[in-house]
Amino acid sequence: MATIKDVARRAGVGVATVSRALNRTGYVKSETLHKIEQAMAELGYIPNRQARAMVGGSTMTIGVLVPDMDNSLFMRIVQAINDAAYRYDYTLLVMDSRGEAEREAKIVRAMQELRVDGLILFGTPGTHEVLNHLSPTGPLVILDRLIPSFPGPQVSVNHYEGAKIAVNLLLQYCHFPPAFIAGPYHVSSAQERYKGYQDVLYDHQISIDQNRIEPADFTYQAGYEAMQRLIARVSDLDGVFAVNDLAALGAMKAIYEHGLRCPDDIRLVGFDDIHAARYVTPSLTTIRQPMEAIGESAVNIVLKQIHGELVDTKPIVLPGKLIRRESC
Amino acid sequence: MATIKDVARRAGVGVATVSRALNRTGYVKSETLHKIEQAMAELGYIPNRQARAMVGGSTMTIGVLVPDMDNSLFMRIVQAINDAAYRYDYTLLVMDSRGEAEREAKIVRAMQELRVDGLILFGTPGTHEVLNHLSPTGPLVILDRLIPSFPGPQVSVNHYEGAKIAVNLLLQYCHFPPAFIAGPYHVSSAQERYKGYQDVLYDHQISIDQNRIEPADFTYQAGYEAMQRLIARVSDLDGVFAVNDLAALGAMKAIYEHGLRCPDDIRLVGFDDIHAARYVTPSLTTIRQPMEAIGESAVNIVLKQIHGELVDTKPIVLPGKLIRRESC
DNA sequence: ATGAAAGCGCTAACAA
DNA sequence: TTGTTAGCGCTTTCAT
Repeated sequence: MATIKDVARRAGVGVATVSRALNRTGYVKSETLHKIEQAMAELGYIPNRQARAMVGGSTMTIGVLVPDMDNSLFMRIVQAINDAAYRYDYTLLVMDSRGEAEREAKIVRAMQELRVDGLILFGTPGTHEVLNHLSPTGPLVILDRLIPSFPGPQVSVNHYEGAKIAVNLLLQYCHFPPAFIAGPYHVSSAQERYKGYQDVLYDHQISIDQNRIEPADFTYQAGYEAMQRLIARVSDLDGVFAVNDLAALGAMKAIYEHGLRCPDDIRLVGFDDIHAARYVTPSLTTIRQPMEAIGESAVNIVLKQIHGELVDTKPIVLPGKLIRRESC
Repeated sequence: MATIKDVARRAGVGVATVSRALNRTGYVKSETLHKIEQAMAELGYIPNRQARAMVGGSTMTIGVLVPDMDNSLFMRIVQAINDAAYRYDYTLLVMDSRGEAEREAKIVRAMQELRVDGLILFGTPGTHEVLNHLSPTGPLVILDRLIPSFPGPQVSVNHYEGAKIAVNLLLQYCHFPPAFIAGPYHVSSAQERYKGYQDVLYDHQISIDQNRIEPADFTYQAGYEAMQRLIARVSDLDGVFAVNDLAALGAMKAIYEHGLRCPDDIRLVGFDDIHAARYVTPSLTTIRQPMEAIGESAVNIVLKQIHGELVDTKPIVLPGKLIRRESC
């Protein structure tokens, strides 16, 4: 692989001149520039970003750590991050921890070894631990699921208010108190949505009925099973708020398998607005996360940090938006 | 940020000893080792992978270029790649070209600048161009959509045979010749699936009716619109093979909007087996791509190349598997 | 407008 | 068992 030396020799100039030509810094006679460019082309020269970074420059990379690359919600945010980063000539390095804390730690370490200029992390239950090992808090922002104990910048949708919108909508059409398919209690976003559910009922002077709350996680399968239990247990059920779309889709499946119809028999609202919400029949009413805005802000924040500016450590909480479809 | 020199000074040893301790190469007295480890911990030392790579080592990274990170099929393959790479201590750098040829080129360039040890590319119509600019064919493998002109290793599902399985299944239950919702003609995988469709009809002495072939692309929306046109135009329609699951789901939506039912009125088969295929009602019968196997082989091949072994340049074509669900 | 040389953090001889 | 030193590819003074 050709080096800057090779180019210099071939162009008959010194390495410093090639460097200047490469970075368009300092004076280079246009004739010389031409020779250098030709030499580079002939040699198929590709500068070594690692060597450049070593001299004091940056790597022009931002690392993104996702707990599950096969999650449309996450990846759409990552795409927004990608587009924003691309505009600033940053290269995004995306990695998947598979939700495993150990792997998350390893990846963060790898990112540091690679000397990424900034880091964007999707919060997971294990993230808290990992962050404690991140000695020097370089540019870093946490996304989506907030880590209450983290003192740095964070960005997410307003899970709480979004949930309230969803439950209020159900209340508008249902004759009985809506049920809730809950997420894992230790994940902040699931907690917030649960709190929204509770508070709306409280506002409407409806007492919380534990029978109408069924634990699940963020998966299709769990939503499916939760709904089965709900149907078996609660007779007067005509509205369900699911902690996210995936669980809602599972619930929908269960509803149909029981010979019930949606929204006629049971109204259903999800959260996130993943693509599949639009695909299914009936299409799913849901609270849309502002994925573009989340990604955009994340990049703006890390870039600010990279440039040495101070950033707000108060979490940025963006509003979710009701997407009205057929299921409610 | 602490360097190896800092560690050496703090531990009261030379840099070489620290290096040896770090890489567990050569002898280091366990007492010295201990001092060094302590110094590293105190300093929060993180080795600079770029500097290491410069000396002659590798970066222990593999780049993965995806045309769309919000495509479950791709990302599940990437996860398989990730898991395999992880086992070998390689870090995966995933990037998204958004299907734009220009961006694809830029990303490949960035990967080269970053000196990834190997590159895994999902083929797109523009990939051919990009590959011509890849001067030294370092470790590289093309996935999923084969590029006929590419002389290196490639891995994909057997689009052709998979399509045949799908159409044969339809033929078994339909009274009329099945229709085909086609993909973009310039994408090899779409072509192959089309060929499979044609050949099965040919084998059954059914003449190809252009009215029953409706162009679309790999998207939900296109499948939806194609199905609408099909329903409007073809009266005796009771079976449809869609080029992929997304298009099939769009088609399903159109079927229901026309008051028809699936599979009762129209039987439907897709291709890929994305998650949503299981979520929808009725669930979608489809041909499953062996995503794990594809990812696994891709990694095996680049690793072989990285280790200097010769690899087969004949494309590896893995069989797809019929997943029987409700839609047919 | 250009070249020589120092040095970025690290590894790998080579000595000791 | 350990330290010294020469680079790896590049940018950046400092001369010229």
